[in-house]
Amino acid sequence: MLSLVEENYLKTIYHLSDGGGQQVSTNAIADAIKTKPASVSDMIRKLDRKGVISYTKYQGVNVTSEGISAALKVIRKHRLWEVFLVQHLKFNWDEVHEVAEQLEHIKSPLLIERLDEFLGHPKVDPHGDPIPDSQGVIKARPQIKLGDLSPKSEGLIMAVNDSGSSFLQHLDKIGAYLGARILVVDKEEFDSSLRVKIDDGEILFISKEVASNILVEELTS
Amino acid sequence: MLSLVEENYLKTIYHLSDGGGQQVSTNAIADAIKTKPASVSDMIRKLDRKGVISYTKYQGVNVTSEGISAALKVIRKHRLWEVFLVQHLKFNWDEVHEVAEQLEHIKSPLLIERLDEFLGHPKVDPHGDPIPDSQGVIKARPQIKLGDLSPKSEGLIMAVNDSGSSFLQHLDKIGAYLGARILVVDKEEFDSSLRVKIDDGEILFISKEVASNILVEELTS
DNA sequence: TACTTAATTTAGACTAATCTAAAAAATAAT
DNA sequence: ATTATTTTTTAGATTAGTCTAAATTAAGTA
Ligand SMILES: [Mn+2]
Ligand SMILES: [Mn+2]
Ligand SMILES: [Mn+2]
Ligand SMILES: [Mn+2]
Repeated sequence: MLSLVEENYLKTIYHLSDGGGQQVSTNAIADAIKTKPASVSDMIRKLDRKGVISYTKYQGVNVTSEGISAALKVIRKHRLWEVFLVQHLKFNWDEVHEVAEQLEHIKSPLLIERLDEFLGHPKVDPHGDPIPDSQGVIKARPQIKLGDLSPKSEGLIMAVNDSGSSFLQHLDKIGAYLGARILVVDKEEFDSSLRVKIDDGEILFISKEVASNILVEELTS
Repeated sequence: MLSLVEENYLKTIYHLSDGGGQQVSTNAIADAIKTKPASVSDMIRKLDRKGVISYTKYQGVNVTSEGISAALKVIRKHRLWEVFLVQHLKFNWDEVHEVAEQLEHIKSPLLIERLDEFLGHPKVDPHGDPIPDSQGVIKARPQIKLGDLSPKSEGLIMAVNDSGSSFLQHLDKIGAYLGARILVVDKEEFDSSLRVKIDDGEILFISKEVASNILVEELTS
């Protein structure tokens, strides 16, 4: 059984490791969790002892298969709660993340299965992120960064890489939303900014930073 | 701002004080929270410093008006979540208390107001306990213990005094539920047990312990 | 290879919450 | 009014999680 703090570390490490693939450094964890590297050293030793990561000093950490399954359980809860907040409590997609950070730690297998059922077994959360099923199976969808779309091609907005409210409010402002059709009019060599059209609207400028946090599925036209 | 543990202490003290009325002793708190009196001594000094209770050594504690309002906020959340679990996630009334003990600590004013709205501003929880409104106003309903009902009189089951699953499962077994009509056939002098009829069903025996945890509104027949 | 810098770990200290054992105060009983 | 008992508080330790500062290891550079 993991504490709330341990769950947060594990989830963060899982994300940084790209689903268990990459090795993760102490500093990267400290950065993501907004804590000090010294605290991370302590915690990863503990998580290693609990078997959810494997760690050798100065070598960074890897998530074990038990760790992956535990992380996916937390992520499943986080994303199901986000769906609930948006679909039933009229939250905007930029208001859900903070609350879901708390709700994801509620311990009750019955609760989460009933919530999943209540929501109709949703496949993605309000940010387009896939929701692991009760077995921990998560299916990725083919999606690339908007910034990697070639000029003149078109895509559908499938997900966002940043669930912070400032980014999402910016998307609201420019009229971008999940499911929107987006056409890359052209791309500026110098700063990698884009000019795009959303749903055949007027031309908008999009910075490299924004473009890298919008995930699209290319439309084969 | 109170920690999760402080919220639990305050809520317990509020309940033991009967809504802020009575003074509460260290041992009573320790008993209710299943902790040691030494721990309670530490905590009540802290809660006093935070202004939610007033405490003088060896004198027990009283809940302040700030304390009452903070306790009612936690209780409101607890009871709203219980309604959600029963009405929307198909939980039985004996399954909700443990989960609500966790959910009551989620911090988000928006969440709780939206949940209240989603639920249609319910007035009581699945155990018949009144839900404070967003201003912290809680209106008690006239109800007495089943054990205090005189023989031959009839009442409606309005609430239960014990939300533990074993008690509630017992009620399920004998067919007692909120809203049921209950007739006291007669009362045994010796052990204060009752013989009752629920909704004109067959005669049942009810012990003093059970009778004191069932709250009824007397029917003026 | 030797030196410099960056990353990581350890040492020691702190807060929150808890416990056991012992001391002090308040009640109850002779 | 003295004891005896119960209640409450204090003293000292423990665990989880965090921090700063110092030591250690690894990596980068000349
Ligand atoms: Mn989120
Ligand atoms: Mn999300
Ligand atoms: Mn309850
Ligand atoms: Mn209840």
